[in-house]
Amino acid sequence: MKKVKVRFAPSPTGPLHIGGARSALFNYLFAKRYDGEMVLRIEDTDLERSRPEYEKEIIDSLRWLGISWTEGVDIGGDNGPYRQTERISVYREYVEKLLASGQAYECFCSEEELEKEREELLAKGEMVRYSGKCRYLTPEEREEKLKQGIKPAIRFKVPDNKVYVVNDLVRGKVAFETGNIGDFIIMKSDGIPTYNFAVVVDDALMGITHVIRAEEHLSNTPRQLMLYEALNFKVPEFAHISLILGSDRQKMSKRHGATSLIQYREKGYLPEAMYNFLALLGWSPEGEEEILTPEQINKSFSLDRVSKSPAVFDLDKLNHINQQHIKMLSLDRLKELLRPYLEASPYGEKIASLGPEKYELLVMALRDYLVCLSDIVEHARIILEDIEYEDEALQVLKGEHIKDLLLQFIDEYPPVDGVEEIKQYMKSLVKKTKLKPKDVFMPIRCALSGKTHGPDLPYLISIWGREEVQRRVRKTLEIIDRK
RNA sequence: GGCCCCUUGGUCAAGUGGUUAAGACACCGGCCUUUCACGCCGGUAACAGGGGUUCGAAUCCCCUAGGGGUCACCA
Repeated sequence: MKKVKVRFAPSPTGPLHIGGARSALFNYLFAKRYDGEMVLRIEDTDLERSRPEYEKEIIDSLRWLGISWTEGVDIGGDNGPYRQTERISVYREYVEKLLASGQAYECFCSEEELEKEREELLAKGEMVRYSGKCRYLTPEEREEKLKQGIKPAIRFKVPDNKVYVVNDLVRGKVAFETGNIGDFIIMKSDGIPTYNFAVVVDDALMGITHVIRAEEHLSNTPRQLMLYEALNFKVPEFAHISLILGSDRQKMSKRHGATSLIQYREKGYLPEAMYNFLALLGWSPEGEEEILTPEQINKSFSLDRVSKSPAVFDLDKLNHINQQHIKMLSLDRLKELLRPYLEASPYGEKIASLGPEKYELLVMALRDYLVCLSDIVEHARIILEDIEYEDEALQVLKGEHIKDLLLQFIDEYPPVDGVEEIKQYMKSLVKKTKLKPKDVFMPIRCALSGKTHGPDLPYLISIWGREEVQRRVRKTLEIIDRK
């Protein structure tokens, strides 16, 4: 069997978004699965909107996700260049061929004319397609237009009454009749090819065997099939994967909140969690386990298990997957990953002066609370900020004998403050006071943190240390006295 | 509007003619625990509708409805 070769071909008109990332991932997984190759091509023929900085950002995002390729803009290869604006002469060559064989023609229609035509058709309730009027221009008319300085666009002559069948790997056979398709532009009047043309030339020349892309391209496929035929290129296999929708079931867009991969990266979603989540959006593993490492996914991916129906992006699920992947991280790795978030926060200095042992305790105390890495800042608040009293905690502090308990607590506080020692001491305190555990722990928790909820008390106490604990208790005692 | 795709719980989904119609997220309840979270256990909840085909349809066919995509000198 011929070696599988796929490609991901983003246009650098914005950051890599969720949908694009998933297309890239599915291509990558497919190539990986069959030990094939992958091309990264940049489709920057939209001169208006393309920006080099986006190209860089997209590449960064892909690399972050864990996707790599065997040929592409950044690493070169035998089929370059990989940026479409650098391949204009190649497209020109093929356009000439079509022109010479009469399969394409020059179109001099102005934008206004076309717009008017479109509106008329729409008003009459007819199919919106180009009339083909420039198809039959006489040589004299053509000369005349040229003389007027009108730069023609090149249109492809769509064959009459033909049926093109896309043999889609996820959808099966899909047929299109050419009667519904008007002659389309393959090269704009400025000499830049349009998407439908460039994509065919490039995919063919680069030896792409499988085109895996979003469903929005399905109805473009017959046009591309015509071009493959006209140019005598070998037709690749196609697989159109369903769209990713927002919670309102519309195609995912900026309105739906964070849509670019980089935003998730910044919030502290793990690349392996994103990989897992994106893979599950449209693909399902055979087993029941859904929390999977990239390696596990690479091994089991297949197009047969890709769903035809569109999927709603579910942040709850992403959160869950991220949380699970965070749990799988080693403590050392987690400490490393969390540090930048803390350092960039208002607690930057405090973290720096905390020392490695206490920093580790902080991470241990808080790790189960994290849905994403940036959550650490909010959760660290209780440890790094001075006491902020909640009403509920103040209520607890009103209880009888609270003052005695607190005094006894700081008085007997052990000379060492490891988590285990503190735990033992707390137990002994419970025994001595003959109170219910809860009646010992809760007041102390409230006195120290001002809150009724939070991480395990021994951790908090251990991180703060003797002096800080005493300071906090005294502060609380003052407040109780004042009331 | 034409063409095309899609339709199993709120969401992601398994299922390919005979199942008590999986599982996951979310939600609810319980347990664990010095609190919260984590974890564990359990629960609510689905085959869009209508016709066929068949001994038997979530599964096959047709129609209807709903959603989406596309019809650019955007990709």
